[in-house]
Amino acid sequence: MAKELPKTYDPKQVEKRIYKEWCDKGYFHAEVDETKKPFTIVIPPPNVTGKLHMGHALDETIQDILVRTKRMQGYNALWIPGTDHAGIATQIKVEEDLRVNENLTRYDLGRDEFLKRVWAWKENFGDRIINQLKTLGCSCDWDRERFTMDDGCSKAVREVFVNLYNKGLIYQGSRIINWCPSCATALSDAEVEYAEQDGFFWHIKYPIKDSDDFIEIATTRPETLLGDTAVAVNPNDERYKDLVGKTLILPLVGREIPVIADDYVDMEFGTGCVKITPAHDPNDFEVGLRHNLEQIKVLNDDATINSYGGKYEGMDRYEARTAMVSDLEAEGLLVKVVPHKHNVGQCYRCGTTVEPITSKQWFVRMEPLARPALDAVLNGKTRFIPERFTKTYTHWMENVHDWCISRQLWWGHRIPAFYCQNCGKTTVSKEDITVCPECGGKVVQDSDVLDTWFSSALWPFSTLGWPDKTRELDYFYPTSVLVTGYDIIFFWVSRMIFSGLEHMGEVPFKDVYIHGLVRDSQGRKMSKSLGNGIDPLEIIEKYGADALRFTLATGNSPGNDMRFYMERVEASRNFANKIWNASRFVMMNLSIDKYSEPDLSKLKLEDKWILHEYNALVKEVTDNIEKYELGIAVAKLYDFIWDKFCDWYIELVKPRFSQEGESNITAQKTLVYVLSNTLTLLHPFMPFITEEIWQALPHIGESIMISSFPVFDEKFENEAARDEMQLIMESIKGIRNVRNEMNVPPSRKAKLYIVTDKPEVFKEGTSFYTKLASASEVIITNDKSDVPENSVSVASPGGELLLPLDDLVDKAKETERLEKEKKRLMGEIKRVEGKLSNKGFVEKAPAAVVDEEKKKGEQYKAMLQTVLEGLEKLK
RNA sequence: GGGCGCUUAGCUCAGCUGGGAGAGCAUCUGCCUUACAAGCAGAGGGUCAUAGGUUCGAGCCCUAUAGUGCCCACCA
Repeated sequence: MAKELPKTYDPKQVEKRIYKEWCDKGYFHAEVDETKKPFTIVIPPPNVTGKLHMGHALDETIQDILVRTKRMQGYNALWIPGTDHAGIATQIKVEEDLRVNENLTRYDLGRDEFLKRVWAWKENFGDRIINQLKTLGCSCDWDRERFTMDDGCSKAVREVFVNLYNKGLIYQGSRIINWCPSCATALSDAEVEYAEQDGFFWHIKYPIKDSDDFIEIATTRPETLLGDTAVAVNPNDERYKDLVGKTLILPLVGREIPVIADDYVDMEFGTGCVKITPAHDPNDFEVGLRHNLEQIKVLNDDATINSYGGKYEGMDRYEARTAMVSDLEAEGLLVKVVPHKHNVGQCYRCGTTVEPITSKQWFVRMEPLARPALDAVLNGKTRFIPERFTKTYTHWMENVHDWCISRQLWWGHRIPAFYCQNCGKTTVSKEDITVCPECGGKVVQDSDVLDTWFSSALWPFSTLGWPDKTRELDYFYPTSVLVTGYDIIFFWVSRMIFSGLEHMGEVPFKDVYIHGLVRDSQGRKMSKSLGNGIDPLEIIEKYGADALRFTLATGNSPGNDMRFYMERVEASRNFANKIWNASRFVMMNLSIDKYSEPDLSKLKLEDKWILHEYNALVKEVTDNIEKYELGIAVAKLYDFIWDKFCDWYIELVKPRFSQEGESNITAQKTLVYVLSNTLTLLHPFMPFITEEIWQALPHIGESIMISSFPVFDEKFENEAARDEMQLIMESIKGIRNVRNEMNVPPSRKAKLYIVTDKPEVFKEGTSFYTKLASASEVIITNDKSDVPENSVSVASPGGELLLPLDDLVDKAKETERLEKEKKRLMGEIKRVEGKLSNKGFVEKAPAAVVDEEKKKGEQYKAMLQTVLEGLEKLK
């Protein structure tokens, strides 16, 4: 039955084959099944034209761990995959491609032709990211793969738009929005990132009409001067009290503008006088509304100066700035230029500085939607992990502004609003219409599309068939957990929550697992521009998907960023190899071919011990996964497999394979039992290698991924065996330590005398000493006079271990060693006694803790006695 | 200006509800011990940022301070 297996594990031979097997057998597919409890995750849909990066790899790994665990625990686990059309991002890519390859713009092609190109592009690249997810081992239900612009999702988008419109929660209005001149579209507040930049404060004189006097303002954007319609001061500002109501002459333009008083102005800041440009600043916009000021828009969509700009018309905004500043200077109106750091808003897609511009756009009225979304989290219907992100979320929800949802793009869900050419009526409709329902006139559809996140917000229910009342929706919604990074809480998580509540009447998910960023080894964000990104596919190619997944799961805790190190990947790969070789050993010694639990009555000490430890592991790992402590769970698996199972149990059990019989069989059964169940526990983390080995071992069923997740089994609990084994292991370590310090190679065997008044403890373990402590013979006695003179003594909690190594004993060194040990033990004894003589401790600490201390105290004393005798002998 | 993290061994990080400080890598020593040198057996290395406090007991709880990072915010 012995199998020939290579010495090193080669993931390439395994992963593709196994993944195909899982797919072919349909293990990833879930159907509605009322007899089982559902466990549902919807994937945060990656951009359809994107490429798998480390952030995805982490996100997907966590989800797969959770889904696989739940599936094995008997849940009806569904993981819905899909991709996002990613409006701006995709359109930019295709336009760039068009420019580079054909020297064309989208306008050259026209809307319809351009969209054909984008769809073609989508067809080309849509599979790429999906295949990359498969490489990672994701157990998604590919039969249910969705796309945010497929028919179902598009239907959901329309339904939502019309519903919200009819409820008055979507409206069209002329308001200040963020405009990206490069993308040539409006953006929502969330899509603007602020970066501190070195800029200037230009102090400019605004002459007062019919006077030689002037008012001095300070601005960071002098070019917006062209659109000024007032200068504001604080009503309480004594300096300018008399000026309120006066008229100023706008420099370079000559237009007359009033001086107004408004609380918004901070007297302490700048000169205390603020130029007001209602069309190009959100605050000024508000001021303008309060004072009925005209809005003068001076910028074109590409951020050049428009016809209002007179001689500056056609100049780029920065060009105009330079020109205007120099003109102001020439006219003696520039007072000074002061360096000034300030926050500048940038487009989150292209980095271009955005301009606040008044514009007619569509908005979602947030206030009525935010309240239930806030409550749902505050009363625990949806829970953030880690909990601290609750605050991030609630703060945002409490201060949310209306959401600008229209985009001047072509790629996306077209806004279902139709304008009558005849009567001017706006009709919002789920179905396309060609004539006005009011007057029968011809209608044209709004040319804008919706914010990408508008459709993403519906993802948890649109993917389950909404607005149709499907069985899936009924059964799988709300989903169990959403796994995503903290960077899209505002973009996505919050919007899904209020959308779910509004349209489904229920939160979209119960838990939100928030993870951090994967950074490079220097702690920098991985980015294209830095070129410091590590390609997960290269890692998989070189080390295997299991190693990558293990690396990402290890040492990662919810909400915290992690650094990615190649050394850690290697460590993970080594771990896979360790498992491989341990399994190889098991298989090489296998004569049984059926999987069965070991017979409890036939277990030897080491079997009882490993089963106890394994059992404890099951409980802890299950517990940790339940609490989303994946990093802790995986570390425990690592320690158990490497340290307990490989370094100890396998070594302890080896001698039993040199003889036939019951003991050999029991060892085999225990090895197979513990190994295959531990692999099952590990499977969610390292799905491929665990499957490969599991199938090669005696097993029941056809795949590890659909076998039952191990459960805690009381009958394996055996603290006595654990304590006894621990004692023996301690003593072995003691011997090894001494031999090592004396530079005695393992090949040099020596007799071992164990002086103890508890011979029964050591009796069962004598063979261990032969194998693991280089003992040629083990003599257990309670009479120290049996032991030859000049033996090295090792104090151990269970007794004294003596090695007759007289020819090797360096008396000075040995004395030094024992003195050190004496010092250590005396320190320990002092500490324990101090604790035990502390009344507070004895009275208030739990009894178990006190007993533990007492026990230790006694052990230390006995050990100290041994050490003292040893020192005496050396004299 | 608010909010939230982080500060633990040379490096990177774990440390779950408070009960004698851990891992990986690196360093040093010794091993080709018949699963694994991608390995085995050992060793060294930490006043758990600082100062107070609560407690019989604090890396863990509370308060303050310092350093550092992130997020939010309309100071022109």
